[in-house]
Amino acid sequence: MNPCNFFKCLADDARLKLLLLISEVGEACVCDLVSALDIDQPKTSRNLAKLRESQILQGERKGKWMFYRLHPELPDWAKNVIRETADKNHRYLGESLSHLVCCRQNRAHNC
Amino acid sequence: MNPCNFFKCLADDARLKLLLLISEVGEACVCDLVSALDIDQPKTSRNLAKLRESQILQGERKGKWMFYRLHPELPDWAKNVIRETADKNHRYLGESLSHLVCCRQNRAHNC
DNA sequence: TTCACATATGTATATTTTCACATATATTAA
DNA sequence: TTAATATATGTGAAAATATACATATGTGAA
Repeated sequence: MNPCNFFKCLADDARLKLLLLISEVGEACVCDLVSALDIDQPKTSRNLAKLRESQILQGERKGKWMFYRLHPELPDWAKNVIRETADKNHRYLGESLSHLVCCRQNRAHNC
Repeated sequence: MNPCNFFKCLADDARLKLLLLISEVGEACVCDLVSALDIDQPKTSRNLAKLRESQILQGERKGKWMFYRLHPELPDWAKNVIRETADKNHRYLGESLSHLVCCRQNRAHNC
């Protein structure tokens, strides 16, 4: 994991919010993330793909849904960077974090 | 300190190395950084300016030299991100860290 | 004042990255 | 098979960013 490439992945508003949200809730599917952040689906998918190709996220299909979580082999320093940023910047995420938590609880209804 | 803007500042090879070096040694002058990283002077100066304008670094003139250090009012989470990245990625910095330490010790001779 | 060293900035070009829209693929249920 | 939902990708234009070179500014010494 080259540090500069790692930070390039974090240096975009959509990608950073996706990553911080996933870090806070453990894992999330694409449709919940689209709904929580109000970012269009192709943009969401494309940014998740970049994080996946960079080995920052791991994707797993469960039926119709793709779930994303932090890549288990991400170096500790990178995990620590993400966790520290996520924990101390809830305001940056606005309502999207509580929206995502709510969306996950009601998955049977909404998604 | 907007997290996305913060990471944009770290998402460049020259800027990231400058920042990590300064984090490791506490403070450094421009000529030592130019020498340690073998990056040309205008490029070094421009990238330090960007880090300064973003309130990540603080510059102080001492005679002919400009010394840069982490901005004292940088939020703790951002300081932690920089320290964690610097401490765990000495290999990324190559010889530049030891070169910089050496250069500082011999400042009277070299710079 | 003049010189030498250290640092900063103007500017045009080149490169990289993002965006928006259309469309393709995958999965499940009817 | 067809339809509906979820996710991914192709592509060209637009925007943002980096680069290279020249040159300007600031500082102290002679």
